[in-house]
Amino acid sequence: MFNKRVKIKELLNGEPKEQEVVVMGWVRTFRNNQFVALNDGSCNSNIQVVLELGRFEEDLLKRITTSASLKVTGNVIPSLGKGQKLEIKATAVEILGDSDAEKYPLQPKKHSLEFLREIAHLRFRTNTFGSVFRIRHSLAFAIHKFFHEKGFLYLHTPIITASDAEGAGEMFRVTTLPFDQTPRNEDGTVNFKEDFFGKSTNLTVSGQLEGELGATAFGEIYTFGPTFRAENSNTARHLAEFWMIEPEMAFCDLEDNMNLAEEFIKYIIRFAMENNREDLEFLSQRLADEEKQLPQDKRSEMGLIEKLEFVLNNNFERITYTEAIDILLQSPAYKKKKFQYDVKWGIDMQSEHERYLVEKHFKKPVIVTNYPKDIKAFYMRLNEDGKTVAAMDILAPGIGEIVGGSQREERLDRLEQRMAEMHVPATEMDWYLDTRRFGSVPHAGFGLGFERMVQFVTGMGNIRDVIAFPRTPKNCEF
RNA sequence: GGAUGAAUAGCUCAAUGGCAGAGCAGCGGUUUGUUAAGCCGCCGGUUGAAAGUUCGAAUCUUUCUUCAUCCGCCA
Repeated sequence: MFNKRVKIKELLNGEPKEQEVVVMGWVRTFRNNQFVALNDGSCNSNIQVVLELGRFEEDLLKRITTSASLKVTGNVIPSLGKGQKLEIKATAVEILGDSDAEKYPLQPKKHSLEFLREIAHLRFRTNTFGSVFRIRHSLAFAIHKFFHEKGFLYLHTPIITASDAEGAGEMFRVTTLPFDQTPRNEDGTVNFKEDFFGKSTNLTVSGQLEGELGATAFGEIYTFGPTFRAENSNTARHLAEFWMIEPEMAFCDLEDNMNLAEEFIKYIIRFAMENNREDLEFLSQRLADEEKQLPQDKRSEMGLIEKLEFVLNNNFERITYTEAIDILLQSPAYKKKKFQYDVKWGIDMQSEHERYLVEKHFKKPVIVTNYPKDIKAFYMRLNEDGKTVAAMDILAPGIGEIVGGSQREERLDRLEQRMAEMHVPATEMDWYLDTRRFGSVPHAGFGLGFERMVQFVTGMGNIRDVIAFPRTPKNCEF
């Protein structure tokens, strides 16, 4: 059997036993022709492999270069040097794969995140990205664990859809029609009857509508899958391809929805805190070092771990949209005309307004509810006042909107009226309306942008650094 | 889509109209219980692309490309 190796994480968490082990990994650094810092991706730390002078061939030592892969056999002993608890005294070293030092782009020093983005296929081998992606994995696992423990059914909603009614954003077209000599109707429009699906199709922008179909049968479902938006968004928090979690619950109102969202976010953060301590500590230190370069007033008040603990130990602030507008109108920032955009009831709050509420006023996550109906989607439940809908957005410090959700309009007549007002084609949405025709129930749900959550937990400033291969306008490498 | 800024060696940066340079990496040597090892030496450039101004352009002008930050759209 080839793989009898011990993972480095396991070794480092144990005690030196003076017994022979096999480890495999990639060379991070090779010092003094004696000390290999070996990493196998199981944790942020490297294990020190000691090669006794004179014991190994010169030719072999020359091949131990940065990122060469090694199979090392040796004894785990208490480290003779400072800086690590234990080390492996090698008895045999095999080069599994050479790494040409002249061509290998990563050096044992700090690289810019922009440079690493250009070599995204190799950036996993850095400490920072190692930590980010181990945490990303933990969060994904915790999401499934949370919902499974609560009895939610994981529903796989389609990636390719034919509905263009949801209006969550611009869509990527899916087609097999040729670009030249496209089949046309008599009026000159494209004849989609000739297309693969016999109709116009797109990549999904949300699994919510299909999710509602599941919730009105299984009670509680969630989706967790890729989502696509063809928006020309050039920011540090938008991707053209991102992962979204969308729970949908029957027999739930807006308050239940908020409670679930808050419990959910705290649960997955706690899971990462308990299972990725070393990675979080590394990222926390990284962030602190970064911030040392910033002027005093631009630095965060809390360190990364401190921030996460604060979120875990405090309730999210819950305010209505109307209260939020009042706070903004009363704010020193408004009175001193610091806002670029005007504030009045009915506006769609700008980033500067949300940031003020979250980062200056409350200094913690804020749930804003009951938005004016005109700035929200057709499926949100109309409140008794006739002006607002049962929507809720969760705003997180440094990230902005991390969750968008609502209680859904379960009353068929109201829903049809809203669809008509907002020019949503009811004929194409018949399947959706069936949930309201046959045993309609109060229900609610939300969407959480997974990458934004990973950003929040890892403290990474750019969303392109928390997804393996980011897709953004004019960028689709790897 | 809009605004602003940037692009110089593999990486991080310097050179403000007058001979393109440093640190790191790499390579060769040396040292050997190191922690992003030390010491000596060597290698390294179509200054993002194209055009223009000028005796002379990395530097000034124009266009383009890419990247970053902020805004808009949103998760």
